[in-house]
Amino acid sequence: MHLALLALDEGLLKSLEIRSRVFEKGTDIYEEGRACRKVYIVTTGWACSYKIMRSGSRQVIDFKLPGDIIGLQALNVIRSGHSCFATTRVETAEINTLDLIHAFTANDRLATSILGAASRDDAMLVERLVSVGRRSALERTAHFFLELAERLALRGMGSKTAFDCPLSQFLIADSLGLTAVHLNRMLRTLREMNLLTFHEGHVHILDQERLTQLADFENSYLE
Amino acid sequence: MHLALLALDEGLLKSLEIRSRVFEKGTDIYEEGRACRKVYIVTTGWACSYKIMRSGSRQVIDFKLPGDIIGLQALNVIRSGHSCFATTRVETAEINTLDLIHAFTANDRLATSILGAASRDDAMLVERLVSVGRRSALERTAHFFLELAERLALRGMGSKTAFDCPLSQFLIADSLGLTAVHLNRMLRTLREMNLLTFHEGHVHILDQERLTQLADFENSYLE
DNA sequence: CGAGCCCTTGAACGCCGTCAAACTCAGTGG
DNA sequence: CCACTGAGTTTGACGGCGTTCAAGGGCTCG
Repeated sequence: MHLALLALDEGLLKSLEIRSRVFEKGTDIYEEGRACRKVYIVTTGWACSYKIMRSGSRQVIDFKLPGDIIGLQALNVIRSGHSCFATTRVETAEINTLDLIHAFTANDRLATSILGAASRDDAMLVERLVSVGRRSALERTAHFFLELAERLALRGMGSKTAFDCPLSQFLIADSLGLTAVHLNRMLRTLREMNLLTFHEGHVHILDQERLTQLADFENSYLE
Repeated sequence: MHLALLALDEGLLKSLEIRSRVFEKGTDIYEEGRACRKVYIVTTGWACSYKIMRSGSRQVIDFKLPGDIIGLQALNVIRSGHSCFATTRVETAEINTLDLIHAFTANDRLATSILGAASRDDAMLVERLVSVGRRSALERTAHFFLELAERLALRGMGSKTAFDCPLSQFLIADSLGLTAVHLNRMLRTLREMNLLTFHEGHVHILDQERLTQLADFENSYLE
């Protein structure tokens, strides 16, 4: 379990210059094209990395939960290729990217831990690509909530069958390559199939087995 | 330009145990679920990492060209989440993953180089997700060939307006989240618009400017 | 010369997007 | 206390983009 990064390498990370930093709901954490010299470890709240196209449409890349690291892709890219904003109020621990890279090459456990986080980010990205490329809207929706349930359960933020999700349907739709209107229909269908409900920020998974089968979900990539 | 990894850190890499290894066309380089203790640097040929779903449909994650590293995502995942096969005959330099990680923490330049490669892989994956999630089939197709042109030009394997591409339309379609039938229609449309031709493994970009505009292509993520 | 793979094209279907309207609810200010 | 606003949700009607199914083409290879 690599999530408790702060605990895992507490002694080490203390040697880095860390300061806590809060982002209010709706504010940017970093923007596309800007230099990014900081990395943020989320302690509370949800954030969201995304990309906006010339046409104005948005693709959400990833949702960042407590324990996740924001800006890992910046370890070696001076300019970020996408943006990130605070979906809720977000509290973070801010670390200087250069400091981190430095500590990185000096310490095996830290390097392993960071590489592990990057590796899981990558696996989730691949899974999202598979979803958007080859799953139907209904399957995608099911898969999304199963993945979320798993990630939250690993953090002790709810069980695998009930958890809070402070995301608008617009945001989720932009993550799944759907329109909000169609996502709403898929949510209704899942509810009518007695598989899952999502109401007022609260998710209930009613039949995990059938849902897992529908989504072709396989959880090993999350740990 | 980080592509010439072998040249860049030649002295260093020589200290690793490297042996050349060839994969014939159509053979697997690694398979989903198998332990992967090796990393391969492509020297000639094209490979393709992909994932197969229970339903049998396939999503291509990435095409690997000469200079690319296969198995980077395995740096910290014991079991691979997807598979990779040789699209053409592929010659590689094989490196022990553990050796690489070891050298990694001991040497800044190597670490920077590898992180850079991983970072570019990640940026391409994001761009593919944006394509599949938010671009029309025609835009996706245009974007795919522009990205390929850029990558190949960086390697000196053709100009930005003409290059070889030994991929079947099935393979490309599986990379773009389309059917081969529809990709074929999009190719026809691009040809009829005098933007691009793809015939017998050879690509001609006829109007780079209009194609770039159509695809909303922006090349900085490739370096 | 047949088998297999890939490319090409047509016809019809259906999933999902677009457009539009109504509803809830929190916040704001009169 | 209530009108007003704006963001988010829900639902219906309709159209189109992309899939599915089907057939025929060229090519290489045995």
